[in-house]
Amino acid sequence: MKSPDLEATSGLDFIRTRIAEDVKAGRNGGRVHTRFPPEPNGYLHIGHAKSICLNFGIAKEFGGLCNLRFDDTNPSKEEVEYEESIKRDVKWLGFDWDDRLFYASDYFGQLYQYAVQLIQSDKAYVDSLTADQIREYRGTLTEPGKDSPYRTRTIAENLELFERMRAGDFPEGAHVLRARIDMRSGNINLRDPAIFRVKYASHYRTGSQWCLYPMYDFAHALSDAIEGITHSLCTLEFEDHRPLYDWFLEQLQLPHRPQQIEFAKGFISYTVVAKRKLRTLVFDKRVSGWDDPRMPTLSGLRRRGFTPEAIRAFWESIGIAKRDSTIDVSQLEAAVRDDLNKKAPRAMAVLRPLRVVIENYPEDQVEELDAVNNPEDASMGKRKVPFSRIVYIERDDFRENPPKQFFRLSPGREVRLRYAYFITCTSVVKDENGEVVELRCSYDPATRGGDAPDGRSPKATMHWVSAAHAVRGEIRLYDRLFNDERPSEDEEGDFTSSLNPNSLEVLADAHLEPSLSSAQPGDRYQFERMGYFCADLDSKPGALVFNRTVTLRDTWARIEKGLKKPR
RNA sequence: UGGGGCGUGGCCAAGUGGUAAGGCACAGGUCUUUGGAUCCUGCAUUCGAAGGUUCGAAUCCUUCCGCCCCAGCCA
Repeated sequence: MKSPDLEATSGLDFIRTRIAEDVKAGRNGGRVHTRFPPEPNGYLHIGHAKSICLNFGIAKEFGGLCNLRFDDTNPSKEEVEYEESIKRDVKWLGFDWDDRLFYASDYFGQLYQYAVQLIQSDKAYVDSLTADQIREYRGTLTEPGKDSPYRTRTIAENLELFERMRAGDFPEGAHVLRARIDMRSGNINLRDPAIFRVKYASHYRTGSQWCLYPMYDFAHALSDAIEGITHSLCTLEFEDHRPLYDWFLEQLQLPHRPQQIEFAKGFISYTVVAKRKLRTLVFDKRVSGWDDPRMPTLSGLRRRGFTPEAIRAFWESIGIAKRDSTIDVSQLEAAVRDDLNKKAPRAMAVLRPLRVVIENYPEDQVEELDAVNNPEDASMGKRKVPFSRIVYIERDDFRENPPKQFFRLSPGREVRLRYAYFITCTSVVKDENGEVVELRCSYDPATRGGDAPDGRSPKATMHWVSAAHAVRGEIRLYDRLFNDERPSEDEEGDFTSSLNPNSLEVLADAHLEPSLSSAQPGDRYQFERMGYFCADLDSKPGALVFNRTVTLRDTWARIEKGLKKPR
């Protein structure tokens, strides 16, 4: 845990700098109290992780607290399923709200009373214009609005109507409670914003107890005040709501004054994160669900094999600022690789098998060879890998007519099978279509373990798996969900046109080293030379399924695609 | 044509009057039983543009240009 030097604020982002200054000045009694306030109407995604890391991270760094508060003020959109997924994801990310789990709906009674106070001080009124009329009266971006004819109702009249709104005397839309601020304000949020509306939808927590629900601006500012929040961090689009946030706190003369500070969201290239778009992908079955490993949701990333540490490190490397940004996915990928390189045990898995018969290797012999579990971490130990006369290698590791820069196996060439022997390809077996179906090779018994007594060293070292010992498994290869760096919408508002049709490739018959047979869902490995993989939720003993989290950096692939010039 | 923000290398991002941190990406090299990892080196004479102030400006002033957000009884 970092503990920012409260004297020197240089190097801190602008929010931490301000908080450090507040602490130093003794504001809020030196307390730091933040909150993460999701609406339970969808799954958390990588962008939410930024806010979670910020809010919980700051609390931790400053010795403060961070609440988890559900902003459940719109019963028609919210569900328990979402609440549960959100709690699961926040915990998985590594944060804890202890006993500070709150709901805006817990405050409905208080919020109602605060609204009554506003009416009593003549700062709010019941409007009986229709929604359409209210929109007309609001004016436009460049033209001021005009006062509603109901704006001058008496306090007594407003009090009575508001009470009846709560009692269920009116249908939805008949009346709405509005703050009396300024219909001519340049800031549209200040043109008498609605603060309570009638809704007969059943709320997932309060049921039919209420038919009156507070609007976000009112509920949020007051919830912050009620909970003693000191710094209310939110994204840039709420910047011009801040005067309203402050207005509510000012008018109600609350003893505690939280301050709202805004920061920029962080978008990731080649994906979408807008709630509406994520819902479309799920409900239109463009993906298998909220936790489809291609989704940028935290549950998707988790299933894909990302670690919470990697996600936290990612956001930490990005920082906090007020500039709109689209971060290159490669930076997210770099963060997982960096974390998994240190943690993931290595294993050998042949994704696209090509049979190799080692002709001079004794027919019935099996050797148990030593393999290192993680060259980055000797404490992870070693394991035995069986070797025999027939092995499988990766199809891509053989070329009958190798291009100049290809230095893997080809006719007449010697390569090293990792931890095993040097083999040389002596002939190629093809089927009637001329396709290579098998390689015949010879091996050098003196190279057992992978070292030659004469010191020679092949240019390529390849992974392999013994045919007789291999376990079969399904491997799911994922690629970016969209082909566009910033998936855009066409005229019809359809953002799915740039969906990558090849974002999922299933390899049904991968051959895995036997130690993998005990893999449990969630276990992560590096399949040597292929990437990082994670046993899927669907994986079972005897029916293994692995998701590719991310490939390894692959210089050869880049040369082959012409992205990099060969050395 | 209203209000609120933002413009520093391909992508992020420090810097807030003293002569452009860092990460990702990229390039080259080292090392290597993963074409992985590691390690080293390189990568903005310039900070949206133009003027101005100053011994000195990314930082101060002026004007201009560009991008984002706001007209839910959504959050």
